[in-house]
Amino acid sequence: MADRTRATTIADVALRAGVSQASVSRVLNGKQNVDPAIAARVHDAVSALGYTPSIAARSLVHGRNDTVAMVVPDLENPLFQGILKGLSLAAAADGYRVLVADTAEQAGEEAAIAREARHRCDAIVLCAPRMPASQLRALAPLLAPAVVVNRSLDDPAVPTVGVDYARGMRDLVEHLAALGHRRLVFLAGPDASSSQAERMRGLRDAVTALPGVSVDTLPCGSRLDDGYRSGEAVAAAVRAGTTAVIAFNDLVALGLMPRLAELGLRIPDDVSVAGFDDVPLARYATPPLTSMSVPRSELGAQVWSRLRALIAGEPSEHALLFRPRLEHRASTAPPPAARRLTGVREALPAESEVPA
Amino acid sequence: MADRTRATTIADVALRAGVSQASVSRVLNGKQNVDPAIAARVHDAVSALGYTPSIAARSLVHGRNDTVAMVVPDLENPLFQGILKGLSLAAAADGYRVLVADTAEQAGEEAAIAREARHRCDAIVLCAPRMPASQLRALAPLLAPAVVVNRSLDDPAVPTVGVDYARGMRDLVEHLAALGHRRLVFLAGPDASSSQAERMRGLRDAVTALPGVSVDTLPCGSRLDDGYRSGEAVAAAVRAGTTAVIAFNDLVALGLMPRLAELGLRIPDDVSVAGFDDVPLARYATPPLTSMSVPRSELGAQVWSRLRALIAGEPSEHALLFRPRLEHRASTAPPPAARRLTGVREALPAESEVPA
DNA sequence: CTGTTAGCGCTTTCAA
DNA sequence: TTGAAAGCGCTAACAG
Repeated sequence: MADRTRATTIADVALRAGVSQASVSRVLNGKQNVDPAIAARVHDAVSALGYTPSIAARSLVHGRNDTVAMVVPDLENPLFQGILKGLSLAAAADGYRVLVADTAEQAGEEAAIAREARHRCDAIVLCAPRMPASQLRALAPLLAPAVVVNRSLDDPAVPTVGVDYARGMRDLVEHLAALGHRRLVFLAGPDASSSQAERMRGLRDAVTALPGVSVDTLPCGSRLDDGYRSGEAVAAAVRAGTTAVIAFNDLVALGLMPRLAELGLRIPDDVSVAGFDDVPLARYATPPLTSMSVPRSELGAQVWSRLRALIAGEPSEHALLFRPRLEHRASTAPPPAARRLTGVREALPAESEVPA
Repeated sequence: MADRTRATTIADVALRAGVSQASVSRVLNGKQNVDPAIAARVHDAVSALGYTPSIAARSLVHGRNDTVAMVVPDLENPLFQGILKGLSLAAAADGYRVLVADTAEQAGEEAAIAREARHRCDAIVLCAPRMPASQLRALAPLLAPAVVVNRSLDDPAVPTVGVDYARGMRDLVEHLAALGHRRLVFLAGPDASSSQAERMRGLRDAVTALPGVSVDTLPCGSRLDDGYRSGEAVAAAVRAGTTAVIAFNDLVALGLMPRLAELGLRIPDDVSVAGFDDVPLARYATPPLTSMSVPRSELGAQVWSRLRALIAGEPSEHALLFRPRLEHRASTAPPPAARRLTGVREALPAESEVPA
């Protein structure tokens, strides 16, 4: 039975060790020079009483609680999961903990949740891809120290860490164009998402830079079933001459592929499919999915690096943008027409044979 | 520029409103009968100053901070992600936040991390599948209020919420046996994992109850690449007469399937494959993966329900065990021999045609 | 090197 | 109904 009495406090330790509370505090915090004899008695008392300092009291005195919050729109998104993982590991190494706040896609609550979370913690990581830019701009300064993920922001106090979706998209289109594709389809993500806008920008850049290449956009979404449900629309596009499809992200691509198979389309023989994010499962898909790799854990680690600096009072660093890296796998290959001319073999990446 | 001065305190509000701190506190907490006029002035002052109460100070007084911790061995595991999601949403609805502590598989640190996390929070959720039972038994009482996930424990103060892996395994074997399979292979998870032990128990139960059915165990692991790497061993087993393989979990199965395909084995024509957990991707695999469904978010919600009761001082409830539900998809079908006799069609589930 | 003494910001008796 | 005052448990000046 755990007794319901008050937990032991520093006073109990001081009493038992026959010293002042200040000395106990010093010993426990390794401050100044403390007489070894006293230190020993304190340590004895501490272990005898099983004492542990109150985090709350310490927080009150220090004005910080060694905890940072991460606000995400959806914990089920592999990207945020990866960032959370990287962040929590990096932060833990510095003695910090991470509080998660899933806003459950309630865009309206986001700002309030973020402020509340920030208020409980020393700093905050904000992932709010759908928050209107104006609202974000107003909110950001209230959140500092803070790091914003996957969005650009010109607040000098709030650095951003993110993925260069535009560049990644452009690289991806170039990859497909190099394979010989000319008519592409893009399965768009949520309209309000900032990374969706970035992707579109990359798409436009690519089309501009690549005469003869066109990209049609089909509204879709960001999840497995969104991809699955887009199967028919994609099939129709393929019948109309499209030879490759770029999914908003890997989840969409992974949902789409089996549907295309059901509809009798072979990948990549009839149509190439590419994703974005390079989730772990991408290389184990059938066929292995070509994707743009995003360093999820590394993103989290960098977020922590920025955050730690801000907490320490250092000035905000420059925005950090990771350029996605193409992971060419078997789901993208030359289009049917080109294949008849050049043959498949040279276009298939060697590693598509051995995903591990 | 945010000024570096102290944040506004209740004293500032009291001063500005021309009342005592006690009154401000009362108004803000809706205590007792407060003169409407005073309340109004307080509210004015609060909004004028943009005051928000200090969480730390409040925590010190109340002895709680409305936060619970969740300790997990690996945040990348879909099961824990799902539980975290369900927990954080349910807890948030009651005004609680969730702190995550990823022990990064460092079994040695687990207990220390858990105690530290508990110390920062009002309660804790412990996911420690590999912690030795003796250690867990010793640790659990020190963590209360706490809920242990996916492990049995006879501590009357620490309830458990989990999955009946033994039963699920047995149901899965029965499913395969009913399809006509007699020689099965099980790709085992981490030896020290408690759920692995439970699965083995279910396997033994099934074999005992089903004369003529045998299950060979192959060491494997719990992740995608573990499954992938088991491909050759599985192929060898198939050549030796095995007709179905049960993976430790879906990740293993999803890693295994493409490897089997590479090795020239067709699923389910040459060998049936089943997973466990029913991750979202299972139904979008090629072929759709038969799996035992585990209510991940519901688990999280139930964990919160238990935890909330404990925090409120209510006695610990009985252990809660969810029975996994079979999701029969196209990856499992009658074995080659049986198929020749009975034909494929009747054995294929209708829903395998339309995953969504 | 050690003890005394103020607080950190808030809640809560206890009087008035 | 309201205010004064005493802590919650700890740290940090400041003396000694």
